[in-house]
Amino acid sequence: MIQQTSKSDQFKEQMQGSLFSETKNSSPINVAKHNHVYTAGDERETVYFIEKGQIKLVMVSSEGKECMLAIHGAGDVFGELCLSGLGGRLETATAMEDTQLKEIPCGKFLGRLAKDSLLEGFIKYLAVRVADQQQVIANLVTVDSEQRLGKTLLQIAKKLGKKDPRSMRIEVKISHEELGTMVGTTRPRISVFMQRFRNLDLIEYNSEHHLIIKEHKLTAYLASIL
Amino acid sequence: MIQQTSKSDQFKEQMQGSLFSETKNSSPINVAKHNHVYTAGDERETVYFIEKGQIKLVMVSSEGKECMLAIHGAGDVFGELCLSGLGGRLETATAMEDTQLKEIPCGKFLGRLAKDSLLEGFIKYLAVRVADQQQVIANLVTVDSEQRLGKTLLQIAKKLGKKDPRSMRIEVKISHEELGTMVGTTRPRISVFMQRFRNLDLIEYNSEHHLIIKEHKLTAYLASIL
DNA sequence: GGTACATTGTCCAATATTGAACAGCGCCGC
DNA sequence: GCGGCGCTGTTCAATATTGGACAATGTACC
Repeated sequence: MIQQTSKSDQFKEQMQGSLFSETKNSSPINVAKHNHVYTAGDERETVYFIEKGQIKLVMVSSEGKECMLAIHGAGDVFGELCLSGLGGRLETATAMEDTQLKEIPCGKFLGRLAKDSLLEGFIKYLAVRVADQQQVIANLVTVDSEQRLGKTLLQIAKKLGKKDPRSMRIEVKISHEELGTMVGTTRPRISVFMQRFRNLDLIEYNSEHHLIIKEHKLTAYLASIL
Repeated sequence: MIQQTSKSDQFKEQMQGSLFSETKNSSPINVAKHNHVYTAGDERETVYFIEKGQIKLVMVSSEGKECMLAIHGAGDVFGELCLSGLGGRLETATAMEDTQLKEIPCGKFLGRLAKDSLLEGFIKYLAVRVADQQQVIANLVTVDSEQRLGKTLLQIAKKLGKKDPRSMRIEVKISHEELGTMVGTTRPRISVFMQRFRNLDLIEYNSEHHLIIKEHKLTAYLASIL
């Protein structure tokens, strides 16, 4: 959806370096697949830095319905919403694979960014987040589920995809159920659309069962079914 | 949804003071009702500060469907997403009343915050924004339109409402059409639900045709129809 | 290798949502 | 005061979506 500029990539590297030195003396936390890092309501005000693995963030509504907000991988930071000072996690963070993390108290995190003159960079990073979410909101409101699934796949590809010739490869396994909670529709529906995308050769699975997303074709298709 | 802490109110005041001195020598911009401050795609990288009036932010999808993201009033800042450095406005900003603004180039805005030691406060402000939007996304995904309308009304009340005895008063006029674009449903649907809320005495209109939202009753009702 | 369990592909009836239509109301300008 | 216009309340048939079921396929773990 939104082009990561090389500048924001540069900030990410600087922040990684900064957090690396901040945490070099603290021991990593290991979280086994399917275990939670934190749960909605937890009060612990810390930011996490992923050294290895993947973490998904899920919000659960009062009725128990889920909504997956994001998947983060090695080098990403999450849990940074405690900086809002509102207290209490809004979402649950779960390891999708065995994952290794470093934990930084919210205050120290800010202090370190300040010391390394990264506050402005972090503001830019948050502004990008707000802009991204704004797009997600607009999509949920304005377009139908097939289109939303397509856009969600493109987003995921942009965030997590490895480059393949003329396409993007998603190495994280995301079930149709999970896609449903991102797109705002039911599993059978996702199945049908994924099948359709497959038949139209907009996506495919490679020999390792990784999802391949053909960005150009998919984008063109989405534009064609307005 | 989220309680404004007195701390974040304090930041808002500090920021207002800071921006006031930054803009005291620049002349205000007047925007007449229904006119745009900027339009999706505009490249101008400036932040706006509202001295008087109201501004709504609307995103338009490729098919022309609209999604209202926010309404801002006197003392609010908007257009701050240009800090993301992505270039080009994502949304359109329109005056809902004759409005008076001050305009600050994005770079100067950051510089001023830095000078006044408000960078950390601004990070907190953005974190709250991200958290709020996260709630909006989860609502769009997990609950049905009646519930979403209810939650949207509560959000609006929290953001724009003036205190009335045991309820909140919304002095901005928001049409059902506009509510539809926030909630993600059609106008007739909003009409039906608003009527229902009215019959159940969860909302009402006062003599000046201002919408009164009975927060407690509405919250209780929403919980009851899970 | 085999059994249990999770995921996917499909179907379908029940239900919710859309979008177009039309009537009534209130406000504005002339 | 009158006509026009935009907003609201309401209806309805057409359409999209849900959610439950079940078979087929993978996958994980003994």
